[in-house]
Amino acid sequence: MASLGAVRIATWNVNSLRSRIDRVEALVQRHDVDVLALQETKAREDQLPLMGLQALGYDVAVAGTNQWNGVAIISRVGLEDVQVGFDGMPGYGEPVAAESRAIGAVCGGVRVWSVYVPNGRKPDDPHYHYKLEWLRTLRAEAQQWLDADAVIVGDWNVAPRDEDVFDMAQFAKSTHVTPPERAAFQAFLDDGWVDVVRPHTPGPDVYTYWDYYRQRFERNRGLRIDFILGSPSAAARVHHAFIDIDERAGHGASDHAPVIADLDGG
DNA sequence: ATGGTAGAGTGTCTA
Repeated sequence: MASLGAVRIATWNVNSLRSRIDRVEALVQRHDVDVLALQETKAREDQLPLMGLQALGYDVAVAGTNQWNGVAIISRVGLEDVQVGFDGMPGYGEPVAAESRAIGAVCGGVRVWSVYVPNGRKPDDPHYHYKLEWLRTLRAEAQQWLDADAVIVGDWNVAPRDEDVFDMAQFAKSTHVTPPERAAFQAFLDDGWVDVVRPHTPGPDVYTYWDYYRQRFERNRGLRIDFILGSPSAAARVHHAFIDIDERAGHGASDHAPVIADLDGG
């Protein structure tokens, strides 16, 4: 029986779970996180150091792990009906089709999908077209969850608005901001998915990712590309959300910050 | 246009 207790859900592109397992364990304790979706775990399942998280009371599900990406869900409020999606797309051979994954599970009565949307590389690259098709496929799959308490969280590799980019001129010939990518993201909103974090973290100059180069974080030159989208019923339960900017500071940080949303009891 | 940093693993590839 799915409960409707309050749930704190976090998503974080951790950029290697092995190199930052101590930070992950600290994060879930510091913020009392119930469900943590991870992206870019960058390791095979048998390489992941999960004992510490299990000792803290978390169940773990991982998928699609290779040296470049991989996703996971860590939950202490149940981990049921685990499903893996997008482990190979028609028309795209390896390694392109192995690039990205999604993993979903029911945690505390909420269907949670951890997604790593393909990067796309360059607008004229096959990976870019793969990214758009991947988003189309995810959207079609996601529509069946709209009537439930559901969230799609992760690294979307799309900056939906100009204010989500520190300098649009620098992205004139780049992915993440092209009209087709933004339309693909907007299509989720048109379907009824709600960005539950932006109202609590209004821009401009509010980001979730800062490149390691050129002291981008220190100068707050970043992108907002990590999102928590909620179905209408899940979004109605969100009363608080924030970006853990401090996690991005200092030596040994991921290039992304964790994004966290609180759902009250239904 | 290029390069800058970081993580995977030894060759570069990826972001």
